[in-house]
Amino acid sequence: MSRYEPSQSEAKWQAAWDAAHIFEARRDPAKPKYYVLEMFPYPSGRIHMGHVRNYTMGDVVARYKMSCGFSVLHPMGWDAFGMPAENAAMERGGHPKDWTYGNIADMRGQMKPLGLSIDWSREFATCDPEYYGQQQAMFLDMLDAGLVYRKNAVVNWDPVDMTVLANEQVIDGKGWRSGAQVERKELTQWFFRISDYAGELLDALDRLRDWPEKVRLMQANWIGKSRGLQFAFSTVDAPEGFDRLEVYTTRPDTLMGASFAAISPDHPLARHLERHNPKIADFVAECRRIGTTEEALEKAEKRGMDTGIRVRHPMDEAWELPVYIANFILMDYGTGAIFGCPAHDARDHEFATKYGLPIEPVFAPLEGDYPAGEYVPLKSEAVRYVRGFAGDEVQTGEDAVAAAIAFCEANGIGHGVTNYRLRDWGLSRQRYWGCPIPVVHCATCGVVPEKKENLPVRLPDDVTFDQPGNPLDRHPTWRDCTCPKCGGAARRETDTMDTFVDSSWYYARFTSPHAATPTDAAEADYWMNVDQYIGGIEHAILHLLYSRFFARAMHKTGHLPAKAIEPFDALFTQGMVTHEIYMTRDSQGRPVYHLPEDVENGVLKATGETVEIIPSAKMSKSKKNVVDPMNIIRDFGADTARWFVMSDSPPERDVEWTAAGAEAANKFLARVWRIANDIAEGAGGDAAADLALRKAAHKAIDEITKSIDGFAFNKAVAKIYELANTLSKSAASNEARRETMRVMAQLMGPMVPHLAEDVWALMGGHGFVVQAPWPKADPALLVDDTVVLPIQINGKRRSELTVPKDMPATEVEKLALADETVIKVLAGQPPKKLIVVPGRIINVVI
RNA sequence: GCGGGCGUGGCGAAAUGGUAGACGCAUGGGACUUAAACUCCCUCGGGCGCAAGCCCAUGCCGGUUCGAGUCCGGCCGCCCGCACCA
Repeated sequence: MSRYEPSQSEAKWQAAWDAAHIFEARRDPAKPKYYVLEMFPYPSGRIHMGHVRNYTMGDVVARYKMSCGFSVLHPMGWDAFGMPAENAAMERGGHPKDWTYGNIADMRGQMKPLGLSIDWSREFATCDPEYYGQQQAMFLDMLDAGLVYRKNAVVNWDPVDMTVLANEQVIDGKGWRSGAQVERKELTQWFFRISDYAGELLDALDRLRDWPEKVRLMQANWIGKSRGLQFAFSTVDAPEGFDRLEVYTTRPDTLMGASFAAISPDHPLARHLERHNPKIADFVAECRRIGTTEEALEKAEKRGMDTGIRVRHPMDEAWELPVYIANFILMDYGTGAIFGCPAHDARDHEFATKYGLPIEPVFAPLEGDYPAGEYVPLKSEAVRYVRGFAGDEVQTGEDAVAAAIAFCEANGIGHGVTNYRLRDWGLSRQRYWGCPIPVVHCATCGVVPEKKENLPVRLPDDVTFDQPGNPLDRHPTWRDCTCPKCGGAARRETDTMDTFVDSSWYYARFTSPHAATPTDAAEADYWMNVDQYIGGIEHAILHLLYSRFFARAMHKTGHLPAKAIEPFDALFTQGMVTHEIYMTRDSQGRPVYHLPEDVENGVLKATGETVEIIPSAKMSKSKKNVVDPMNIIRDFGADTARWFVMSDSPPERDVEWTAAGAEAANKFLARVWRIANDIAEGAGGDAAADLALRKAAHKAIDEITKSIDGFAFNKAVAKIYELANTLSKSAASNEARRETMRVMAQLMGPMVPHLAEDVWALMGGHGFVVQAPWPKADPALLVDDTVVLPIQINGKRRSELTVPKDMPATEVEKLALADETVIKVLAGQPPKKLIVVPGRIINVVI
């Protein structure tokens, strides 16, 4: 008998699949289509276990659907623009392009041995001019359609990377990649009008039924819809042109509790005042140093400065409120100005306490005492209004807000406004390694779009990274060009696009990766939408929200059909691959981390020193708790790696990689191999055991099919173990065992495709197992003639009864009452109640 | 603070309201072997008992139900997301 040698057979099958072109997606009108997509990787140069898990999940789905008769599209590409390439060029020299394409070649070389059913003929990288040129064409169409515009904006400036960051890319006041403290800077930036779609992007979430509830909720919170009142205070002693101050509030019902007004340091009034008042200028400058992020503002102490200006309360001309500049007011939200009601808002309370401002309650709890500090009940909670002006005395906050808006509108005090937290998407980046924004700046014509026939605007190759900032900006010739409109001398836009733009439409490009237009209508119409999208939860907000917007923008500009405005029908977010961390300490007590391969039985292989074991965490290079998939493939084969990441943990949960688990996975595959060889050698057989084995096989078909359909791959794996155990113990005829083994090869095929092909061929299967029709469970074999019914007494299992499966309940009752244990317990008394759930259980109540 | 999720053996985990712990790992025992590796078989939540069996057990407390890991209410703990959004 030959040994299980994955290194040889895996390469052999991969070559055979390639030669037969079976994974090349074809538009086939005779078949239903299925588009399965995993979030494409950034080409860092090495694949990691997270990739293996992600792509194996997609591969399981793709191969399963292929067997089920679908025409499957399962593509792969590279999210190839971005700063790491420039950082590498800065640190090590060389060119981002060489670095990136080198990494892509390396990673492709590591992915191919996994045996994924990918249509590699569709592969592209977002840094290919053929791709980003089409992206530029769409940018021009979107510019034309009014979906892109330029404005001056206060932006997050990363002083290390010398680039602008989106608010979403600022974490803890620091750049998400560089970690540098973010500063405020004003620049002219390009923006997508995603906020125009805020309402629609929010409403459409309800229709994404096959998305995780969690992701939809996160997006809804991010979009942040609120209903409130916008109105104007008239001002007293304000500079010319500022006789009104527009404010927005979500709690107009607390208007009678107002004790001050406050404006953002970026509010036009604050900007005016800082020019004339050095103290205000100092204060505003200090506020700006905090940064633009909400989180930074949150963490800062509430501070303000009285401007000396006052506003008149809209309900009472004589009632005047002071106007402060306050560091916690965001210019981007509402009007950048508020009124403060310290009795019912924690921030306002802190502020009022600090500056000695009045705190007047507007409402009180229905029961109990008025709490110390601010009183902020849920809006859905009913309270008693003591200083209300609209609606009932006792009402919920929600009702009070609605009544207050209606009252104010009727009395000419402002109007109801729906606001969103979502802001427009700033896409300009002052970087080299990105898609150039295809416009030129002409002294006479202003901003002029490049002509489409001049696309792509290619990145120049002759650049250096010996100084920070954008090499395009200091390029001697690239930025000089002629104006497409007047033909005069002009300058190219040197900003490039946020890499989230690249990943916002790659799924659409995969439907026609070589087309001369961004998409091909017939192809997009056939393949869209993505039936199953798989990726990490870390993209729950940005990437997915941007993609949803972009699909709408592509539809508006004629690049996607209407049905594709929600591009991902189903979304699955997989968990991480984790590993224990092994640590020792150096002579100064500083932690030293060790790779799992250097540790055995809790000690360092090299020195015998005992390591401290820190519970599992996401694999990360800094903690050295990483396992290189290439080593696993070398030692055990790709099927073992694939089998391991599919077993044990539910796919949405984290899975812990253990060496023991990997070995166990490998042992099992070798065992399947042995069982198959055993059968091939003609061993065994008594036909009397055939039916039992066939029943087990068909139950497995039924359960595994359901498990794969429901993304419960760990359960499918468990069922395969069960079937293997049954098969290896079965005394059935060789023919029946051969048939069962063929079924098992098919059921295992999505997870361990190479072994499955080997077994399939060995068992006399025709063609590739991946192309064989998925087995169908015979309903007749799923039911047993007899069932074992547990007998409970008062809900506790005490005995059991074996009866024909369709025995009437009355018969079962008789048998139950004749049961020895039941007779003993009843001791001659009749039961209080006898419950028979046919085919399930019997419960005797005494 | 708000929103969401999750708490089951030594571990990863199963369980349409119906026999809690499938399946795997680890553990212990055995077979094979000169010995080991490989492989195969058995054991494997806790307690009492010679045994048949009984009791306890799904974070804690209550409730609904013939029957609750599952449903409801209240706690405790952990994880994730959002976070002065006016």
